[in-house]
Amino acid sequence: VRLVPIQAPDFDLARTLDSGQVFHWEKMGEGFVGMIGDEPFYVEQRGEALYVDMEGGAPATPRMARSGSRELAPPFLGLVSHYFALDHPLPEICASFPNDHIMNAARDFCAGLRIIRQPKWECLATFICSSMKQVAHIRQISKALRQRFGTAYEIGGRVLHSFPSPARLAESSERELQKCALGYRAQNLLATARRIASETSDLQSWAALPDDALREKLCELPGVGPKIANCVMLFAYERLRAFPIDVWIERVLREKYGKRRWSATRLRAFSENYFGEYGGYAQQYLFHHVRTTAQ
DNA sequence: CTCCAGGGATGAT
DNA sequence: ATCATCCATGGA
Repeated sequence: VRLVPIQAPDFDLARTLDSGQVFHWEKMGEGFVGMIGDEPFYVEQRGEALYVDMEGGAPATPRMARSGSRELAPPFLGLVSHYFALDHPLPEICASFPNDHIMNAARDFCAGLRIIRQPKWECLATFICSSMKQVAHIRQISKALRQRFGTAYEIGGRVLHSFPSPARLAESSERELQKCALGYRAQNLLATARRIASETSDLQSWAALPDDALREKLCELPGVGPKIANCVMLFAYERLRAFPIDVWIERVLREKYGKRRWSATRLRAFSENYFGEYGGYAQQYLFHHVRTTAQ
């Protein structure tokens, strides 16, 4: 095993992976193993540095063919720092938050938490499965989908699976998807996978759309409403202003920000303005804070 | 606007 | 072992 270091100031790996934005990373030894797209990685944090193992990974042949040599593989280090968004200006982002005692407490509690850049389809599909589920259960569904339909890779003696492509899920059936404990979400996931696979909808091209148009496009997909659309915008399209409102955040807005009797529409309007250009970060910090301190 | 189905894990009894 | 609780979307 050869660990390669990357500088990672203002970053907390464990906190980031446990903040309810991504669901497939698993603890291993001092670090974590997980897939970044179609590459398996081991990542470990020591102080201000990340140590990355990129030696694993069967099938090894295509990777060796691409990178040519084992000496230095900067594309893979670049992939890791891009995935973990180590280039986001975290001090500037935190300084942009509104200056109230609720936000300040969340900001202090969540030091080093970053919004990472997830692959679009993987993020969309996972959040379709997240509806009406808690984090622990979403992790299980994500793992079941990967194990049943994804491609196996090995790293550090552990077997990981890539997230199945839209085409792979599209050729599956509702009955088969049900085996991953998706319940009524199987229908939605299958229908959406088929739209993406048949290129009726093109996730990549939507990256050029402004926020409102992108949200509309996402909401046309089966199983995607405003909350899930905002999650996908935030976690896969880098729309750092997108502010997903789930039950936890709604409680924060109603109980801590005093918006007790506000309609959902008014809550949305308030949070989009009040939390500013990095509202998505503010939301993630409020969410992680309330979720891990609420008994 | 309100009401409600939906399903499996998780925590309480 | 049972029971209540958690939850986003979409349709009535």
